[in-house]
Amino acid sequence: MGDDRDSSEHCSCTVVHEDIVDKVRQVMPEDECLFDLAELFKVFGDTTRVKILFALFTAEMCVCDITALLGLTQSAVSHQLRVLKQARLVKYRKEGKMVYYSLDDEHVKQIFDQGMAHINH
Amino acid sequence: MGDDRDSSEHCSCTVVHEDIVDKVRQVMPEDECLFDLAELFKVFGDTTRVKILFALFTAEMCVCDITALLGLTQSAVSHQLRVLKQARLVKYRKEGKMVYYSLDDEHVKQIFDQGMAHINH
DNA sequence: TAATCATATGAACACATGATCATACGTTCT
DNA sequence: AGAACGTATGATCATGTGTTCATATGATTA
Repeated sequence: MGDDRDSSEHCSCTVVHEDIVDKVRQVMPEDECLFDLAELFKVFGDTTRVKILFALFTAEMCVCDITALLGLTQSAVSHQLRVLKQARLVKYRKEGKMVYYSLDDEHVKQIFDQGMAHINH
Repeated sequence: MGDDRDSSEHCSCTVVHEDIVDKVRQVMPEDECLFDLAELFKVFGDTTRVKILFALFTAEMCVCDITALLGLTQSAVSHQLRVLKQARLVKYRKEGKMVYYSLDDEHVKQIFDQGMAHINH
């Protein structure tokens, strides 16, 4: 079986620990999975979106409420809600003109808690 | 006590649910805290850094190993390690010319696991 | 001391991103 | 139907980000 660990193309270094690199390669999830994970965290990597999610921990809110809470443009809020919606983190419910947003994931709270735990040393 | 919920400055909408907005305001963590949280997730929001962290779950690695693993420039890896270092997510150990990086946080694994849980529906 | 190797750093560039403005869409009320 | 209101969307723009190239630093070896 041809094992091609020729990494000298991209790296001027000699691979010092081929055994470790090979072992890690076997354990690593697929690229697509890691990409998706990064995409998810990218959504969490913005203060506005973090605020929106935190707000929705407490209560279901309409776009207008969130806009008032954050002191941003209604447009900005709507754009960010779209991102959260696409990431399947929030869901919405229409009632006349109003649209009520709420959380659509049970993991977010725990992820945020762990994040907080890291921040507080 | 003067409660100034004049949000009409930024939003053309009428605040429909002042009670909810006020309640959420009380529960929300401080802005700085939310900012730091977003900053942390921003670090997780890149495929390269996610890969590095995942690799370090398995084993301590030198820069050269990581470079070979990811098929990137040594420079790129070094830059990203710097980011991870500043976020206090990895630590390093020097041995001669080599620098070995390893995890410096017990929360990352759990955060990633929760993230995976979200992705897999 | 000079050469070599592993890593770090700074500059430059292409690309992504978040906010705002203007405006469109859809619903309710007159 | 038309006006008013809540929300969504597209364009634009300033700013942030990740990679590469070139080079510096620091340690080992000849």
